[in-house]
Formats: sequence, structure tokens, C-alpha cells
Amino acid sequence: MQLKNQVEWALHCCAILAGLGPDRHLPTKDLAELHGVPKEYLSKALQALSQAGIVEGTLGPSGGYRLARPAGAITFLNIVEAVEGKGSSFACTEIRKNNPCRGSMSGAAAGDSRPCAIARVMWEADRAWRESLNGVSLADLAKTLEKTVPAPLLKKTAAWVEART
Amino acid sequence: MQLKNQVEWALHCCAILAGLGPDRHLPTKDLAELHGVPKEYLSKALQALSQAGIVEGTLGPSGGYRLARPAGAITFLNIVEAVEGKGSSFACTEIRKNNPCRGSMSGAAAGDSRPCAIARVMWEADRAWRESLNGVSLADLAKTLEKTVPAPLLKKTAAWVEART
DNA sequence: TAATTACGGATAATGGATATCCGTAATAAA
DNA sequence: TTTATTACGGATATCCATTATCCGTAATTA
Repeated sequence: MQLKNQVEWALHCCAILAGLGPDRHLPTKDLAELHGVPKEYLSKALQALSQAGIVEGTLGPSGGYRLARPAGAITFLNIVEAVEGKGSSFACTEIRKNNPCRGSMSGAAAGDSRPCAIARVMWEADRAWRESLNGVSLADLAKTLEKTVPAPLLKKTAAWVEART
Repeated sequence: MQLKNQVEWALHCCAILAGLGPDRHLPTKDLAELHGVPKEYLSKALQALSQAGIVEGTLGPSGGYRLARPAGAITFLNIVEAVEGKGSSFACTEIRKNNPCRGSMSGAAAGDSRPCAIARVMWEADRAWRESLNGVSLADLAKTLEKTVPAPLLKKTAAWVEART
């Protein structure tokens, strides 16, 4: 079970966009170069973010992407779900219904009024995962980066980005 | 991102094995028939459980599988990790190192002494997921099943299984 | 001796993830 | 007005993990 690499790309791109000045846009080409990933494919991830209302795309020269909401109002979960989808990681295929002993039983005796107990445990873990991701916003991430990334690199990167907006 | 269907199968098989009498074995063939899944492929999942020390296989006629530990000492996490692996769902490929601004920097200024901040958030969510799964044992599951599955079906299935051990 | 079983290796078949290419419309700069 | 730049979406190809099947071997029981 592995998240798509686009999830990683989308998160890093959002981290960059969170550092942008107001009404500045950064195009796909530069986001791709900054992260060393294929531009055309990264574009798909950014389009997913756009459709989810997390970023806004602007056409034309001096166009590009910016966040559609304040960084404090965008969580990791928002980004992950935009790219990866909102479906649970556990798909219950109801194999309990294949139990041959159920053949003769009907209605309540078949006992599938409640969801499968195993699925419920798996879904609860999924919920815990999402809750954890929803507890961290892009603003939180920015704060952490300022503390852990050396100031020179932080500054140089900001300048690199700024020059392309 | 989707867990393998073998995870679902393994969990249901373990639930059945947890209901077995002491020193009884249930072969792959019957576990496959009970759940309506291909026997040869289910066998792979059971082998993974066996390698992880969760179940024990016994050869020969009247052979088959049984739990290797008490049901209270086997958690959902144990089973999921046995089939799915222990790796994180988020793979950090360190794309931050592709930042062209790092080119001129060395050592501490490059700033990768600490793991990537984004990866840390993702891994923390992964930890929460595993913690949730580790909080539920097969004994817990058995208790839930006794409460939620209709007694007739529960009894009939137990008899069906018993007859094949 | 014969039947049954776990186990592991080898080998397809399938489908989603990954990646590329191109056309269209919008927009800004020249 | 013209040209260049950009997001966006459709179409297509490639790759690889998952899914699935088959078979040989060794152990064990009847």
C-alpha cells in the first residue's frame, strides 16, 4: 500500500505556494524545476488541487498557481485527499456473504444489517489517520520549516521563487 | 492507495481460526470455500501469516492452520503488517534535495540533518493508523462478532468449521 | 502405500500508477 | 493586433505491483 508520488509533490508545491506574496503566481514549470520532477505529470497533480479548490490557476504570461485559501485553512488532509481521493484504504468486499451457511437464512438471520465488524475496525484506523492529517495546516508546516531549515537556504529559495512570480 | 485484498482475507481467516477448539486445524481449502476466494491465492496470504508467526501450519491429512498465539495476543496490526508489509504508506523521495538553491551549499547549510518536515507529518499519521490497528485484538473481534452476528448463523458456521477440523 | 496438506518457486494476466504528448482557450506583454 | 505564455483536459503509452494460477516437494496421517 503506497500513496502516489503525486501526493509528495503536491505537498511540497503547496509548501512553496504558502510562502508566496499576496497575488503572486508561480507556474508549473518552475514548481517542477524546483523539485526536479516532470513538468507535464506534476501538472496533473496541480490540476487536482485546482479542482479541489485548494489552489487557483491563472492563465497567460505571469500566470501560474497560488493558494485559494489562507495557509491556515488548508490541511494536509485536504491536499492528500485532493490527489489520492477520499476513499478508504480498506475496501470491504463483503466476503462474509460468501459463507455457505448463510444460504438457508433470510433477512435478520443473515446478519448483515450492521457493517462488517472487521471493516469497522479498519475504517476506524483510517479515520484516525485522516484525523492526524487534518490536524496539521500549511501554516503549521511553514512554522516548522522556518525553525528547521537553515536561514540561508530558506532565504535563497524564497528569492529564487520570488524572481519567478 | 488501497490495501491488498489479501488483508481482508487474512483478517477473516484469523477470525475463524480464533474460534477453533484447542489443537484443531482448518485447511486452506475450507477457509477458501468459506469465504468464496481462490484457494491457491489465499494460500499465499496464509503463508505470510505463517512466516510472521501468527498462524501455524500442519502438514498431512487432518492438517491445516491454527493460531500460533492466543487470540488476545494477536492484533489487527500484526495481521495487516504480515500481509501488507511494515513499510510506511508515505515514501519520502527527498525531492527537497533537488532544490537548485542547494547547489552551492554544503553540510549544515543544506539542512537535511533532520528528516523532511512533510514526511514527518505523514509518518505521524501512519503511526496513528498503526496505533489504532494495534488496539484491537482477535479476542476483541470475537467478542464483537458474538454480539452482532445472529446466534443461528454463528452456531451454524461454528458447526460447519468444526466438522472440517 | 496412498491420500492429504503446507510450502515455495515459476509464470501469466490484470489494472492502476506513472509519464508523455498535443490541442484549446485565456491572458498578458510586446 | 500580434505573439508568447499559461492552465487545462483528452488521448495515449509505459511501467510495475497486485492478482491469480500452476506445479513440484516434503511432511504427515490414514
